Order: sequence, then structure tokens, then C-alpha cells
Amino acid sequence: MVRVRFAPSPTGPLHIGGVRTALYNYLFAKHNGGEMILRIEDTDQTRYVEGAEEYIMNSLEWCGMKFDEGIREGGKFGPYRQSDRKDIYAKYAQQLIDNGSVYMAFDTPEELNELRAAAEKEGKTFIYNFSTRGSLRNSLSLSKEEVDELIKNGTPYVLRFKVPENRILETHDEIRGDITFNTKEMDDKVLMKTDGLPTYHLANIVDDHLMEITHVIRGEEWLPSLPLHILLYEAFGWEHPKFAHLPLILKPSGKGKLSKRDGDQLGFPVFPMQFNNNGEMCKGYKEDGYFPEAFINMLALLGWNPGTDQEIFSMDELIKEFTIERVGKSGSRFDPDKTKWFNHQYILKKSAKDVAELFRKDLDARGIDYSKYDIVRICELMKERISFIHEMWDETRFFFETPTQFDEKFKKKACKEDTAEVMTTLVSILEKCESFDPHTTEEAVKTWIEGNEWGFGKVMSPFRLAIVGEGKGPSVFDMIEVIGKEETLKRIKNLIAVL
RNA sequence: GACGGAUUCGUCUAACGGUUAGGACGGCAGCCUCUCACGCUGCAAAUAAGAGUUCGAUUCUCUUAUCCGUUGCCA
Repeated sequence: MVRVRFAPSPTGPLHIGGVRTALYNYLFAKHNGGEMILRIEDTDQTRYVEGAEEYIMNSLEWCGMKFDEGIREGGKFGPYRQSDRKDIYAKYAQQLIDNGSVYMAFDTPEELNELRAAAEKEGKTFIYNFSTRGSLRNSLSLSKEEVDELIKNGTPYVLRFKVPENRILETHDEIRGDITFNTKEMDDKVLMKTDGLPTYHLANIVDDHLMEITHVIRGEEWLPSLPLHILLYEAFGWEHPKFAHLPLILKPSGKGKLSKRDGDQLGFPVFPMQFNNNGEMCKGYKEDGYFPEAFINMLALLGWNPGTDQEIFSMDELIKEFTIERVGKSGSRFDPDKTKWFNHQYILKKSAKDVAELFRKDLDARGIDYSKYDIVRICELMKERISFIHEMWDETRFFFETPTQFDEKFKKKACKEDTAEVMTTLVSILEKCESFDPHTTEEAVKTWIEGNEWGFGKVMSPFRLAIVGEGKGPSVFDMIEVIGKEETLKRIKNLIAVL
């Protein structure tokens, strides 16, 4: 049974990259008939952000991902919040103490900072490992008596992992293939902090083992920690899961990981939903009018591809097609334009009826009275022109509102000296139309135009100007059917009045 | 700096060692048309550089370059 987990930290809203990591985990699990677990990694209480945990769960739910186990779902491997698992970590830390895999270190953060600063001055990096641990304050360098004394005095200490001195570690990544590390480059990482809570490394390994995780799919930023994690599994005598490190999502232009700043500068959200982070408002895709399906579709294709030309995928199709083998190795630049295109595709896919339902909500929110109008028909006419529901109003407001002014540029182009006369005749022709369906009106008007051997523009352009107020919109005959005879005649007369 | 990863059109990407290096976004042009969009058609646009292996390299190896990540008692 494949079991994967998504394990975010509740340090703020969930970033796009995190959503994609969750998505790939989810797709991988479901493709293989496996289970997906949500675990909250909140071992750093200094970075805890109120509401972030809820936000993460709500966002993933909005995206359409369902967890088999987690804080809301429960499950037999809980608790699923690391801060609720302190006792478990203490127990396993003791196991490492007992088998000599870790040692106590009494160095203060200040002391270490000084050492790091000093090393940096010389262009070097301070590493806490076999080469330095002998000269630092820890249970390896100090005598048993000194250590006992320090502990008796309540001197705070951390537990560090004793990394072997010089071992070539050959590991494997499901995306990148074989990777080798030399343990001499590694740090004796802190596993247990002075506050008694484990660091990510310990908690992560213990939980993944206890929760029977078979595949760890996470961001590439974890790749340097892979040898440590392998060593930890060894120290416990456990078999490690398979690892897959996902490429990063990069800024649309420039260098580095995509950040909130990029979104703010270029005007696109970096988070699935809105989040108020201590007064700092983080924009969300949801609030910007994206469909979760489109958002997920876009994210899925950012770093993964099916090997075919298909680009539009439902969640079920993604589950069917997704494999780790087709995940790319290199980082992907985020493209806000393509994201919009995806949303447009989903508008196109929706029926006019479904779009109408969403549009009605938008109209309600704007306080527009649309009771006299056939909204489904309007959506049928207009939906292909928009990428977002909220764009619909700007594209369609002329249906609901009689134009009060006319676009000068188009008016100049459309109206000649005889236009008033022509429009007056148009009014009389339309008045005679029993039915106002497009076929009837078009037939009547075109017959008249052709009879005079005029170009269509002579009549249609000012006609359009009268109805819309400017030179845009769908077929005039379609529009006048929607607004009705009375309103149509009124609008033409309004134009005549200003000619 | 050290270690690790990566490198195909501007961007996302495809291509059993053999293709005119394909698709999509964006751009440009044309078509459609009563207008504006949509749509359709077309155009421009790439294998980082250099060696090697091979009959043949985008694909395998090495070197260089560039970019990214890590280098915290953060995750």
C-alpha cells in the first residue's frame, strides 16, 4: 500500500509551491490506489502563525484534494500534529542516546554565531562535525563529570547527531536517479532543541516511519538533507521510504524561488486563497476568480507533463495519468499569463447555464436588477470572450444599462450626415417587426439595406453604437433580442437625438 | 567559498542514439465579421560552450560556464 504525506508548517499561508507538492503527493497516492496523509509540522513554536493550519486545510479542500488521514479526518496513526507528539519524539531521542548516535551539546547560539562569523571572515564555513566537535562544549569532548555537572546545573543543551567522519553515501532519488554524498561535508545537525522539541529532521523521520510512509515526495530544497535522513533511518535500524525531490517553482523573471513579492509586483497571487497575515493581505487565486480546477490544472503541468499534447485535465484525468517518471528535473518559471489561459479554457468548457449561475451571483453582489433579462442567453453570447466571471459585467453591462454617452471615436467613424435619417427609417422598420428574434430582425434590416444597395456598415455601425454606446459586442440582432423591442427603439432614438 | 542539483524557442515542455527538433502560452501577420473579442490559419523563435564515445549525439562521458538549492536550536 502506497502511503504518502503532505507535511506543511503552519507558518503562514500555503505557497503555490506547497500546493503543487501536495498535489503531486495526492496524484501519486491516488494513481497507485494509496493513501494521503496531512501532517502539521509545528515543532517551531516561534514561527507559529494563528489560523495558518486552518488555512492550509481549507485551501487544499478548495483545490479538491481529499486526505485519508489528518487532523480533520482522524486516522489510526495520529495525532497528526507534531506538537501533540512530543512524548513520542522524546522516546525515540532516548533510543538514539542509548545507541550512541547522538550527543549532548552545550554550546550557546551566541557562541556558535561567533564561530560562524569568524569562519566567514576567512571565507570559510563553520561546520559542527568531526573536525570541530572535539573542541566544542559537548558530551564527546567533556569528561563525564563535567557533563553531569552541567546537566545538574540545568545548563540547556541540544542533542546533535553524530555524523560519521568519512563515508560515501550512495542514495537514490526517484526523480534524479543516483546521488552520492560524502558524510565529511555534513553537519552534526541538532535533533532535539533546548525547548525539548525535536527539529524537523527527527520529527520527520520518526513520523514517516511510524505513519508507514512509503514515498516521501517533497521540494528540492530538502535534497541536501537527504543524507542526514538516510543516516537517521540507519541509526534507528529502520528501512527508509523512497524519496522524490521535486524541482522548485521559480520567479516569472529574474532569479530564485517564487515569492509573495513577485506576485505583488506583477499582480498575481502566490497563494490559493486570501490570507490576512497580521494585517498583511495575501491575495488568493480563489478571490481573483480562478476556478480550482483551472488552478490545479495549471499547477499540475508546471513540472509534470503527460508526454502528449493534452493540456486540459480534470483531477480524475490527472490521477489516471500522473507518474513520478514524468516529473521534470529542472525548476520551472511560473507564468501568470498561462494561468489565465487555463481559466479561460475552463470558462469555455462550462455550459452557458453554469456560467449564468455564477454570473447571477456576481450581479447580485453588484446589486444589479437582472430580472427582465435572459442571463443564460447573455452568457451564451458572451462567455467565450472572458477569462473570469468578474469580467462578464464589463463585457455585458450595456445589456442592462441604456448607454448614456457614445464613444466619440467610433461615432465619428460610424455616423455620417445622413445617419439620422437612416436611423429614423431603421426605427420604422423595426417597429413593424412582429417578432424580435434575430432571424426576423436581421431579415428585415438586411433586405432594406440590400434594396438600397448600401454597405452593411452604413446601418450596422450606427445601429451598434446606439445599442452598445461603442464599437464592440456580439451580433446586433442577438443583442436587441435580449434587450427587447421597446428598449431597442429607445436607444436608437437616443442616438438620433445627439446626431 | 564548500557541497548537491539543474541546463531544448522569451516561458512551460516533447523527442527507443537516426525527426525538416514537435506542441502550448506570449508575440507578430492574415482570415472570419455589422464592431470588439473569441476562434481559425500562418510566421518568427531553442538543444549553454568545448572535447570525447559513435557510422550518427538534444539524448551517453568528461571539462568549462551559467543558474538554482543547502550551508540555523526554520521548515
